[in-house]
Order: sequence, then structure tokens, then C-alpha cells
Amino acid sequence: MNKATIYNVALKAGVSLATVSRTLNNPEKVKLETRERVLKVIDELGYKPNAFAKGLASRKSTSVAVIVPDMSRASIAEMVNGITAEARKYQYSLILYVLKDENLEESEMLKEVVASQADGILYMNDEINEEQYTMLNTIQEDYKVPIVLANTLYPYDNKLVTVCIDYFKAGYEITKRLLDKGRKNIFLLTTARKYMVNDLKEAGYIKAMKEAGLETNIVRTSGDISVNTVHFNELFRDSGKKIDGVLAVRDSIAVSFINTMIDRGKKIPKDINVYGFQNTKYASLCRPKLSCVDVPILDIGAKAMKLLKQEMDGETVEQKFNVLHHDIIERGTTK
Amino acid sequence: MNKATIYNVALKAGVSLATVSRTLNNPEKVKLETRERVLKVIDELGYKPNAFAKGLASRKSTSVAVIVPDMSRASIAEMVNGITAEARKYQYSLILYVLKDENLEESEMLKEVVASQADGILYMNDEINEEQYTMLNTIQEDYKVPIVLANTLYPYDNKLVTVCIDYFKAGYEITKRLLDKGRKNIFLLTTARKYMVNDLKEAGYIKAMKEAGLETNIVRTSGDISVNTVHFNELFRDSGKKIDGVLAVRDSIAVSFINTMIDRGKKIPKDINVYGFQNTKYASLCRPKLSCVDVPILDIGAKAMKLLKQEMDGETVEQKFNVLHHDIIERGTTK
DNA sequence: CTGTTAGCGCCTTCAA
DNA sequence: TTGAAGGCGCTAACAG
Repeated sequence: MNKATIYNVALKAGVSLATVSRTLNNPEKVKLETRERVLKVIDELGYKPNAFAKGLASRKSTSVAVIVPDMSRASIAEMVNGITAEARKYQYSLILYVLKDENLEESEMLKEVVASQADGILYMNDEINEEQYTMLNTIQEDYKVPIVLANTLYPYDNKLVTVCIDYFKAGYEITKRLLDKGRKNIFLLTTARKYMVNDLKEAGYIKAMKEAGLETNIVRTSGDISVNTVHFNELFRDSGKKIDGVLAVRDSIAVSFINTMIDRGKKIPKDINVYGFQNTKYASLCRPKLSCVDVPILDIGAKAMKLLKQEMDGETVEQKFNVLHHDIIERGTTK
Repeated sequence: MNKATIYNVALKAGVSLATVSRTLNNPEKVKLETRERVLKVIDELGYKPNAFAKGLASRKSTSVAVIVPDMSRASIAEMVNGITAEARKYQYSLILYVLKDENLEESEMLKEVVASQADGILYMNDEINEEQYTMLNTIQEDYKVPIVLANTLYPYDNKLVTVCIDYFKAGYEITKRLLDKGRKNIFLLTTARKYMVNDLKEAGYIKAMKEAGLETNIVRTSGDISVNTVHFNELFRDSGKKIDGVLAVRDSIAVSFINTMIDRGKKIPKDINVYGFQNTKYASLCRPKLSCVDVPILDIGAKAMKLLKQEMDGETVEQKFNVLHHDIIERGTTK
């Protein structure tokens, strides 16, 4: 059984291929009677229009390119879940690009994306820098292909539509909560690699500490457990620093820190209060359960897809920065 | 700047479009000199062939459809990482389909896949049943599109190429290890939903227990923490059953069980030895660290993509069941 | 080694 | 309301 073409359908239904095309794309322009006849034949033959021919003729692909840094990060995967659910509503298909591969030139990849004829681009990359941002913007303008950034912030410009939460505010808020609980020696555990969103959390933390007239303590480490465990242990060996409060930019870093502290005989939350960021499964599976900022990551994905759809439909989205609401969940590490 | 076409390139390079097409697809058939001239123009114009026109004319898409049940499961995401890395080697692009959506008819989706002109299909779904398997097989035969199952086992047939580990053996092995450690009251924690791979782990467990002349104890629960915690507590309330060994079909279920036991005052590993399955990040982040079967999930993805590529190139893969090697990692929960 | 010429399967005016 | 006809951008014989 080979694929049926529009021609087969037309023949069997006793109409021209133009009519078949119309019943599929502009049903209102076809008389009800013939329309039904055509649809019946389409069903019988299991006909589905060839996506290439359709794309070539209509110059639209009904597909969007999804660009992510690394699928194995829980937040990325969850965002993709949100995107797929929303995309399905519009019958859009997704072409996946993963940036993880080091020897993959991003500019090359973007060329591929354009060549793929995607109608829009969803871009996720919390390490985004000026060069990348500019490149995206150029592509959007040159090729008239709409782009939406999902959970990806470039705060120095606002040409591209962006969906995220207010990371600065979140960082500020949880630092304040630690201060309200009487904590003074509060540390920020962040990544050594430069992530825009983490910089914002850091800025919020710094603001709250400054306002309280307290010294800031920032530890730049890795997301890798074996690496950050060493760093956390060094914290004490070197200076015998006192720590009674911590905010970590990722749940998994918070959990790793908690484990290290417990191994050193510290009591959580009595000796040290800890907040994480994201509310991943790690937060519920660790002991004590992790208090954290709840980032509505699935909604971010869905909202980004929704805005992209609007832009693909030609409605320019005026609101460039779209900030979703976040919660703070209090669990065992801050009781 | 609008997209350059092959015609623009031909004109500027002073050749026919056929020559441009050749320098791209069959460079050896073009004289070095003209080839270089054409390539120069291609570079100047930033020309990339339109994927639709190319696909339509050549009847190949250089893309594969990737079908997954739910992106947010750590093992699925990691497999996708493996697939993308391998696909990139061959310059194949990936079209992503997520089955999670309940009101998405799988047969409809497969029709879409065929219409998308994907050259091959990578299918991941550990809940696969007879109906689905048959449907896939029909599609492979009717449309001549190769299909490879990744970490997806349908043990009752072997028409489709499959990549996975020997889950039966793994289940048998870790049960044996628990027995070797002198454990007698060994429980299997598995999913209530019917997953083929979990059935195999269960069969391995049952075999080992039978051989040892011991009674089997199987708890069917959910992957959801809030649900399984209740189940685990009931285990004791109801019958005061003794438990001294556990194998869980997923790391996250094992971790949830460990937490519940510790909350009830049990000592791990002294009172109860625990093994998980997969070696996800959860295994390293929980305390005590979880012993588990190390499933080479990234390799499974990569190998599946590699075999699919072979099939797409017309080389039929004789070896239908491709079993990758697994390890067992001993950590704190079985010391 | 290179150019000419048909399509690939569909959409979309333009006429009827 | 329907049909005819010309392309969309590219590949792949077939000539030369």
C-alpha cells in the first residue's frame, strides 16, 4: 500500500484536485454535498497530504523549531512537555535541536533551522549571551520568522518576546525570608558558568543582604555532585566560616549541600536553613524535604508556545517580557 | 534579505542549477574548479537548500520521528540526548512526538508521522501492548519506513528491531544479591500500570525467589510519591509484614520507599537492603546513596539511532534484539 | 563534466 | 461552486 495522493482522491471522488485541496483547507468554499463525498474518499484511502508538497506550495510548514541546551535537565524536559501539549492544540509539529554538542556551531544550526522552513522558533538557553541574542534577533528580522524565548532572559534588550518568572524578585524574596527567620550568615550557592537567570537570582540576593547591612557570601560551583561536594567541604576547612542560611540556584545543588552538611554533623534546618529553586522531584525526595521557589516551568513552555502561535498568525505580541507568577514553598529545610 | 534559491546561486556562479545541486549532493561529479566557484557563491549568498523542495524531489527527508511517552521522565530525556547526539553525526533532524496527551489517538499520530515523510521512526514506550506493536509493524511494512524500538520491549514477537538491556536477567541478579546477603523477606516494588520492562524485572525476581524456595511479595503502586508513600505505610499497618530486602523497578520509587522506612524508624541498610533500577541522579542524591542497576540509557538511545540509520540506508539489521550490557552498582543501601 | 527537462504533490489564482 | 494551469525549489535521468 503506497501513500495515496491528492490525485487519487480526486479521481475516486469524481472531482478535480483543486476541490480536494479546498475541502481540506477552505471547506466553506465547497458545497456541502461534494465536501462530504470527498471526505468519505479521503477516509477510505487513508489520505494525508504530503507535508513537503504542502509546505513547498503554501510556504508554511506548520512546524516550529525547539532549541534546548540539554534534554536531561529536569526543567528543560518539563518545559518541552508544556510546549508539546500546547503545540498539539494547533496541530503544529516540533523539530528538536539540542545544543549540548560542543562541536556544534550555533550559527550553523540556526541556518539549518531556517532551511527547515520552520514557521517559528522556541529558544531555551539560560546561558544566552549578547552574541547569541543578536544572532537570534538578526534571524528574526532577516527571515521574518518569529522567535520566543522560554525561561531565557536577556535583560539588556527587549526585542524578542520572552516568557519567564521574575528571578530577581524571587531571589530577593527568599533571602528576605531567611533574614526574617533571624539568619545572618546567608550564603548563595550558584553556578560558576554564567547563566543569566542565576545572575538575576544573585542580584536579588545581594539587594536583600545590602538592605539588611549584611555581608554577601557567594559560592560559585558546579551542578555536578562530585564537584560541588568538594567545594562545600572546603567552605569549612578553609575559614571555619559560619553558615546559618543558604539559597541555591538549583534544587539539585541545594540537595547536594544538605547531604554534605548532614555528613558533617550539622542539623537541618536547626543549624542551617536552605532554599532551592525550581521545585523539581528532588525537592520532594530529599530529607528533610526542600523548601524552594516553585517555578511554573510547564506553564512557561505552554505560554511561550501560545505567544509564538500568535506571532506566527501575524499578530505582533506587544508585551515583550511576559512574567509568570511564582510561589515559595516552605518545607522541612526552613521549618 | 530573502532566502536565496538554487537558481540565484546558479546565475551568479554562471552555471546551471543542476551543477549547483551536484556540488552539494555529488561533489565528485563536478570539476574541482567549478565546484569551488559554486561553493564560494553559496557561501556569499548564505544559501541553504529548501528542505521541502529537496524532500519533495528526492523523496527523502533526512529526518526521523522520535516518539516518546513523557519527556519529564529522567530516563526518557537522557535517551533523547543520546539520540540527538547520534543523529547529528548523520545530519538527521528529529521530529518530536509526545504520547502523554490522553486524547491523542496513537493511530492518528502515526498517520501524521507517515505524512511528515520521516525516513524512519524511533519508538519509545515501555507500556507497549499487542495492539500498538501490531500497528507499528503494519506501518513499517505498508510504508516501508524502518522502525526501531528503544528501551521498549515486546517479548512476544521479534519483527521490529529493538535495543534494550536484559531486564529479566537484571531482576534475577539483584534478587540473587539480596539472597546472598542473607535476606529472606524480599519485596518487589513495581508499578500498577502494566509496563513490559517491569514485567520482565518481576519475572527475574520471581525466578530467583522460587529457586531459593522463598515466598514472593509484590507491591503494585504508583510512581507518584504521594501515592506510593501511603502504600508503603500500609504494608506495615495491615499485616506487620517483615521486610528485609527490596528491589524497586525505578530509582525514584526506591528513594520514596527508603524515606518512608526511615521515617518509621527503620535502619537502612541494616534492617532493609534496597536496590533501585536505572542509576538516575536520584540514586546519588539520596541518603544513604542508592544501590542500583546501572542502565546505559544514553547508549541505548545512541545505538537505536545507529541501527535506524543502517536500516534507512537499506541495510537490513539481522539482529532484532540488541541487548546492551548493564552493571550493578553497590552503594549505601546494601552495604 | 555540464546543461536541459521532467516531474515530486500540493496550493492558488484565474476563468468558467 | 468548480476546474484548469502555473508554479513552489529541488533532484535525477538523459543528452551532449
